[in-house]
Amino acid sequence: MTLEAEGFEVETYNDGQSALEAFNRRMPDMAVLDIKMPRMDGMDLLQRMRQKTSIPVIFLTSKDDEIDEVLGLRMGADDYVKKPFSQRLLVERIRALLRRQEAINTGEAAATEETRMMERGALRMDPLRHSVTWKGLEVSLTVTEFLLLQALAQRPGFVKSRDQLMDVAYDDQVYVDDRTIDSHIKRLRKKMRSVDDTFSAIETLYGIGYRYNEE
Amino acid sequence: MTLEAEGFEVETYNDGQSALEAFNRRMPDMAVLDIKMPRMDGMDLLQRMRQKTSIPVIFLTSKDDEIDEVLGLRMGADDYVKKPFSQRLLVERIRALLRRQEAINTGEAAATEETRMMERGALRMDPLRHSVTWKGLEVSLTVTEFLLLQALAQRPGFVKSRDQLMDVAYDDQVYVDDRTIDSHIKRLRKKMRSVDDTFSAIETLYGIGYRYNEE
DNA sequence: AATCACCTTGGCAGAACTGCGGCAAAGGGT
DNA sequence: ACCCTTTGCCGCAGTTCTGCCAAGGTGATT
Repeated sequence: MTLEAEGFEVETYNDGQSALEAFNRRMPDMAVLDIKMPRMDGMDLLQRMRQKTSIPVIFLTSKDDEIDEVLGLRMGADDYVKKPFSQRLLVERIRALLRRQEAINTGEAAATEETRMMERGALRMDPLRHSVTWKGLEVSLTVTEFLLLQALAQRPGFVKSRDQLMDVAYDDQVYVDDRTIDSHIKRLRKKMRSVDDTFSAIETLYGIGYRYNEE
Repeated sequence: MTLEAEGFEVETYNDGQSALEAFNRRMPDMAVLDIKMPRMDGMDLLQRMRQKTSIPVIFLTSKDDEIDEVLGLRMGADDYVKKPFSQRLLVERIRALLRRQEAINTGEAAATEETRMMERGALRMDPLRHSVTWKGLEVSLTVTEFLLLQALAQRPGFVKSRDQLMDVAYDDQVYVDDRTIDSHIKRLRKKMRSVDDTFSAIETLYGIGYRYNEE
């Protein structure tokens, strides 16, 4: 299959049953289903899969089951491709869906209000993974650094005073010197510069506090 | 028996004959059979039971009758547990089987292997068989280790705090020091290293918890 | 330009955290 | 009663993180 030549990792199954097993086992990033399959057709399979995740699904339909297209989409398929189809077409549609999914994942989706993923310009923060990337490069932060950056990036362009930042990083009973925030900002900037020596997104407001600037 | 403490309703019989009678009378949700029993051994009993229903059956085997394991599975047993076994292991296997049965019942069609294998990179876990392999090599884990690894591997790349891991491995009432998790992770890593001394899939995040990384 | 206020940065000691060996106590099978 | 496995925890040593200091810079103000 040329899908592999395109850099995708692919697994193929000839019936719905084994496809479902494989799905549960591997949790793929997306699925391409034929409507007609032995041992469980595409519709049933889609329904089962939707109970677990919401990955992108493309249906393959032949002329005979055109009627099913609407039904399929309504059931949660993301796209369908009519047989016969060209390799290129399928690859394109797959790419498009994965791009869209990526956008959703990085943008809003994920968990709750506070723990969700954040994207601000070249910065990405994912609390659930405790991972931070700047221009695509992983930066390894400590808990305190992570919290401070999160607080700042939360509202790009808005100043946060040291007191406000302390509230984010410490429990109420804990008190530390103002200048300690400066220390953390220092280390934060240093780590960011270690992956991008032009980093300047954290600005100092003389006498006020710090500010994260997007762009 | 502590199975009752786990919320199961249990009846015990010391020979195959009375077990069969009880079986016909009560129609249980599942059965745990010893291979060796007076008045009718596990094999015969299984055969009789299978004529009526297809409830999950677990065999208990001792070293002497290892040969029977294959035979037993072929005859329709769903799982077997080697003696000596720990209370917790048995409970875990029973739960897994009941879960699967439940899935089959509600998901109507034969969703047989639904809750079966989990593959994450070089790791494979089979909750039903309580078996784990790393790069194809069998690793023998205790119940606690198994649960922790399962929880971590469930979502590769996501951090799990010690608290979250404790939730997975312990009942709500049980409380243990969170450094105990460290001990289990230690043993887990050690066992994994014993089959692959480069093992490093379980990462520590300072001040946060642990994370399973694929590849 | 002089002065004062406020920041940045390197350095450092103590605090916090983790890995590991080891041990004693359950827990439960025989 | 005896034994083996599993488990929770302790303590030490090594590592990482953090709060603060002090020296030197930068910005504001007069």
